[in-house]
Amino acid sequence: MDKKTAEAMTPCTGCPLLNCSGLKQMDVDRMLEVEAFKQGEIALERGGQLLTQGTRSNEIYTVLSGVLIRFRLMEDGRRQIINFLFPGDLVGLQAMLDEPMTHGVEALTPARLCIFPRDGFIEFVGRNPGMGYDVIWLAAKEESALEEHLVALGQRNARERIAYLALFLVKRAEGTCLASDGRVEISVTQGQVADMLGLSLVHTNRSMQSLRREGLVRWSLNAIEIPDPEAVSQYVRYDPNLSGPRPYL
Amino acid sequence: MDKKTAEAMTPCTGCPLLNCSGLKQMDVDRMLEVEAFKQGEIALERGGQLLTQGTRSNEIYTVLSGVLIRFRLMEDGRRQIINFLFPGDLVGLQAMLDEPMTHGVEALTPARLCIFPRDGFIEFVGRNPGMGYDVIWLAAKEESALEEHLVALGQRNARERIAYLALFLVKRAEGTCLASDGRVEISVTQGQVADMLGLSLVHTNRSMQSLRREGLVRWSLNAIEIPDPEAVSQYVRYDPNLSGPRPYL
DNA sequence: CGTCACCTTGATAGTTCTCAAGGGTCGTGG
DNA sequence: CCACGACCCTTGAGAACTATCAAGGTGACG
Repeated sequence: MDKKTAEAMTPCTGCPLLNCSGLKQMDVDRMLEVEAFKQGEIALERGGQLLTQGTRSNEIYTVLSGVLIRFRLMEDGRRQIINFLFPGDLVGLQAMLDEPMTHGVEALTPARLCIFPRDGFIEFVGRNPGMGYDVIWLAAKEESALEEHLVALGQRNARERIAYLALFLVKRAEGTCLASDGRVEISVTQGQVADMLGLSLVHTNRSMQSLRREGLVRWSLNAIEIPDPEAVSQYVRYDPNLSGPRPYL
Repeated sequence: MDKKTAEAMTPCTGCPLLNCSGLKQMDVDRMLEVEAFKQGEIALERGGQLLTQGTRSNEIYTVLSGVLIRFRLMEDGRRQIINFLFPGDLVGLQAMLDEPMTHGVEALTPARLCIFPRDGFIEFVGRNPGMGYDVIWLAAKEESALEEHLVALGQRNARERIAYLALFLVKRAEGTCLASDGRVEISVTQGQVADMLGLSLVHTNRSMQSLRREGLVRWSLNAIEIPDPEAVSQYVRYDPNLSGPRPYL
């Protein structure tokens, strides 16, 4: 079964991201510039692989819809999920380096991405100072997210990590119009949570139950629900700073 | 006592980084361009703070000499060290965002940095396509390093984390001509190691002793020594991929 | 000599992992 | 329609790892 299909291109002027209030407004000039550089689109279904660790890629992507994960595998099979990718996110700055990718990318939900060629990307970005700023913005924010995750793994216990991740995902989803009222509908497996937070599956399960009993976080296979985000924010001592609207290419 | 002093500027043509084989060669044109944009220099002594979490910064830096750490504090005093900064590293891409810094930066050894103004930085980089590539290179590599750290915190036990960190630091130092023969002379406190690896001080101490007894890693207050890097690399299942020479600004 | 910053050790408690087993749902093929 | 496999969640119990508390020990330095 094919989990990765090339698709017809939708014009940037009809970009689904335009309607999301969490994303930065884009003027028409820039849309045309982006559209001219855009190479195509790709559609993935749940579980489909976009990038494979260890291979090179000649493409850079922007997420049009769906949620994906970026992860790293170790030889012995363990895996560490590095981060989640939401609509508007830039995938594969790594690819610019022309070295084997140090991580893989896989779709968590059906997803659709916009393809840019690696060659000429720098010049493309350089043509427009706003775009250079946006790329740096995205890179800096990505780094900042990894910092948060590092703090979570380094300083928090199991329950706090899970609550942190739930809050992170819900807020991130709200910022990209995938969530409202503290609820996102994505199916994240307990195994995936464990792989992200450095916990065993069993312990993840028990900690989640405990959070559920207390009504802090309700995490099912279909959705994540946080009745009182403020309470969770205090509990994990994490302020999901959404800052301004996110730019995208 | 002042731990942060402005200093006279050394010309880029006499840049100490030019002599290090681990760093990319730079042509004179570009050196002149950089020198024209450079705003000054700053010298820090051990323990000096370059950036303070929660404040804004109008400057971006390149490390000329010394080693620094980037860390994040929590309200309750815990801290997570995010990464180490070596000569040639770019500090403060975050600062481009004009938001409060999410981390602080502190010198681990006496250090010297080159100052660039935030305003006009994008245009400065855009003037030269090679420079745009280099900034992306550095950002991508920084991200890649954080990924490695995440893997360490998420998937490895105490001994492995410490061995990993030692190897990471030695290789990184070798790449910037601060180390040779698997030995770097930097003083990293056991408390700092604990803060980086998410371990308690006591457990860090015991694990280090265990590694020392087995001759894998000898980590004292003055230096880190790895008699057989290959063995450690296998032990922690981490390949310190130095890739090509690092660019810098 | 006293202080400070760092490393070391012992004992105990708490967290998290591993192993082992069972149960639920869903789609597929006989 | 039912059996089966695939995938996911759940529970119990013991072992392993790591944190915490409490005390000492060392060397540098004023």
